[in-house]
Amino acid sequence: MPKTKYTEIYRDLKNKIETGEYEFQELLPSENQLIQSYDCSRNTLRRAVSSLVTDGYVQTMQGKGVRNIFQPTLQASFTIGGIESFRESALRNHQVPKTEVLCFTEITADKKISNRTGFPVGSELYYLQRLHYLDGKALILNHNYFLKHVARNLTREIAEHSIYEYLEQTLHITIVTSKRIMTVEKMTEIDEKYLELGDYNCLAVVSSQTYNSDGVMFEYTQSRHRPDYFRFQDNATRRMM
Amino acid sequence: MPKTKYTEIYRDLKNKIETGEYEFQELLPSENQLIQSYDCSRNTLRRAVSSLVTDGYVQTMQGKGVRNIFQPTLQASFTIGGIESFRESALRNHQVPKTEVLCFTEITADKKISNRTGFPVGSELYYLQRLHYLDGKALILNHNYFLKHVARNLTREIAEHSIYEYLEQTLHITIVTSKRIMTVEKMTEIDEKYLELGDYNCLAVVSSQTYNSDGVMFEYTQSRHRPDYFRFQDNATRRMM
DNA sequence: GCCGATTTGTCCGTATGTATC
DNA sequence: CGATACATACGGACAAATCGG
Repeated sequence: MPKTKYTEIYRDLKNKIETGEYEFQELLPSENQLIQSYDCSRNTLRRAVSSLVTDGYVQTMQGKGVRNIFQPTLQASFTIGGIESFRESALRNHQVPKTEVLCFTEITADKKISNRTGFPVGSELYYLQRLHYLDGKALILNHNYFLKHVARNLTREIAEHSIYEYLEQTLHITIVTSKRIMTVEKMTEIDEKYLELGDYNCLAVVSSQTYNSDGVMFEYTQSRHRPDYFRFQDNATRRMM
Repeated sequence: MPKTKYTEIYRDLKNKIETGEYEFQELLPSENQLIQSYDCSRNTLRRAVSSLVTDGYVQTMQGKGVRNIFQPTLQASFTIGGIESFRESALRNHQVPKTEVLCFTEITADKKISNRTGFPVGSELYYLQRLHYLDGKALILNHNYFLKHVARNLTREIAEHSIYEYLEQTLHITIVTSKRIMTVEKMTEIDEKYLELGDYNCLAVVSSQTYNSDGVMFEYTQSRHRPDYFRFQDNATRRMM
């Protein structure tokens, strides 16, 4: 959490919007007014506002102003958008996370694994299966592949807690980008065994490739979600590119 | 398609990346070099690059440079991110779209519809059911709700072609923001009737609320996708807010 | 319809901080 | 340590859209 000026302004405005200081559909104070309140430059303020736009809090209109379009019921608790670990998002929503490690092995990528994950053939990997519980319910079955020489000395104990915490705080790896693809897939025997799927015969699947600051893809993960608890939110803008 | 300087730079750099002028994992020329090539200011160049970051083409690293992380196989044809109509994305991928209007009615929002869509009770709406074909296959079943006084004089004929084209080019409505939520739902009788679901008993469902430049939500749409042809792509970054 | 005030959008230049090598 | 790279922040100028008189 950097303490730059524009993130502070962003957080302050976001807070004012969420607490209802500006009403739904109301215009925020004009740029010039906000520049004075925050004693900052125009660029700095505009940067904060543009982050609010991408997060779906406000919309800007040339010649008119900046309108609050935040609706608490919709924004919900499960806004995805950034990169967040299971543990992080659980805690943010005041829920109790638990992780069970079903399988912890070391493998070498063959052609088949390479095709699925994007790692080159011959890569030395950790392969894990983990089951994530939220408030006691098994919701997500994860297949994780980590490059061994990046996520070095990973253990089952770490995997039961939080791998991301270990990567960032102990190994000082900075996670930068993640490409995610969402699909719907038929359930497998493993899914059926560990997740309570009820009548559903398929799951929501999120496949992601994660890069560190050296530009190496060090993680491929396939998250298989119980469909009735899955929800993915997104704010799109009409882009002119 | 505005002809601003930074969109031109964005498009040029993106094109150079896609055509392989910069190799995967290679560093782009430094900011200062690019500023000179494009004869622009620092802000303008940085704006173009930051768009490439959000689109997953490059990653920036302080003190190091800007790395190309574009992989053609993955980027695929179906990158979602902005707001795009069915017709637009079909044409962009050189596929043949067809739309069949199953139902075209005018309704008034009651409590139930209001809860589902977010329109206030009493709103006058067009309600449509449309079936979208791609290369002859029925892939998407849409339930569209439009505010009547915004999407005025909508007809069945327009709905068979492209509603967005009508809204933008004839009514001169500018579409600004869209909030989307992705879930997986069990199939209904209507789904089963019109989409070839095979063994699947559920679908990928995208619910979206769309706003115009006056800040009024004028559209609620639920798109029900055949799961085996559904794919939603996303580039996330570790954000510090 | 025009004009001027207001508001956001684009673009430029510069200075300083911070990470990397 | 210095050179290079991106990150943050400031200030100013003009364009484009909106609104009221």
